[in-house]
Amino acid sequence: MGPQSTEVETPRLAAAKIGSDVGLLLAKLHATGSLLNNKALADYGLRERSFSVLTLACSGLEPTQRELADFLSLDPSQVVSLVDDLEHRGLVKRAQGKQDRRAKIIVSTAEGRRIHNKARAALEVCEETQLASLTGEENVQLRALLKKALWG
Amino acid sequence: MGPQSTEVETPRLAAAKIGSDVGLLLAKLHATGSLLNNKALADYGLRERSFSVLTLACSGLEPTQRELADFLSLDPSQVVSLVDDLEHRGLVKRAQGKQDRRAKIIVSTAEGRRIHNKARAALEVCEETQLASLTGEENVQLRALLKKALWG
DNA sequence: AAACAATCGTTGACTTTTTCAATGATCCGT
DNA sequence: ACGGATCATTGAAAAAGTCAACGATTGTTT
Repeated sequence: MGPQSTEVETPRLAAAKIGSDVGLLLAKLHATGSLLNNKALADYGLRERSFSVLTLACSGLEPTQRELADFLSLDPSQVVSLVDDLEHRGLVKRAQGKQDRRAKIIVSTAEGRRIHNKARAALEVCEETQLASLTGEENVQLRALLKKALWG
Repeated sequence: MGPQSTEVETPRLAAAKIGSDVGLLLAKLHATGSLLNNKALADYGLRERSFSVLTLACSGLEPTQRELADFLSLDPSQVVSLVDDLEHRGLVKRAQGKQDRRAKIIVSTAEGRRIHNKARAALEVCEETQLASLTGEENVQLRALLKKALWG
């Protein structure tokens, strides 16, 4: 994403019809959000993606790497890198799949859960900041609409 | 983005708490949307970004490249590439800034507006497809919430 | 049961995108 | 007129994404 600061301005160009283009709105909100999130997560040596992987690892769902790739819209090779990093830092470990011995299940370590709790708290503050313009109800609405758009 | 198809599945992992993380929801919807949009725009030799630039160029707002970079969350050097491409294809041209002779104003050509109209129509169909799960009202709501989150 | 095709994680190569510093031209404040 | 800042541009470096191939394992077909 570009080098914009965290300032919130209402640019002249927002007046254009493209200011209602869903694709662009998603891109912009995603861009500014990623910037803030990654900044907040840096304190814990995480980024958005490694945080997502860690979250799923802590979820008790015992995801395989393939599931992580599908769910996070990543190439399997990217998941390898992310898990490698988390594993080297002792936050996560690979376990053998139960029905399928090809698959590797990603589970969190105690240290992983510790870091994850702290990072999650930081991210929540971060999201509140980003969505400060929305009321509590609108915040809930937005989540619901995004989820519905994604999986009906 | 990863190699997911356009199929809409409800993955097992969506049950996790992270399935309500705004950052992830935005990332996913943006990813799948970009895939569809770029596919639709390919018929016109455009991608999401060049389309955005072309749209602003057609808007009558006479944006400078710096404004484009800020608004689209891009590095100024990326805008140079995008404008170069559009200009070489005769869809856009650079004009000298009026108050500021350093700045270059991007304006559309007649051919640019012609292509833009066609591409815009294709994109609208595309967005309807992506947001097919939402009712018309929800669609409007989503746009409003995204805009409000971005610039209050 | 043997052969076959398909899938999982991994590696490595390759391309694209992003990031950043440096530059000439121009603007602004003093 | 001077000095510092901003604009578009270039080019290089870093990061991210894409893709094909591989061994191991699975499920399927014969």
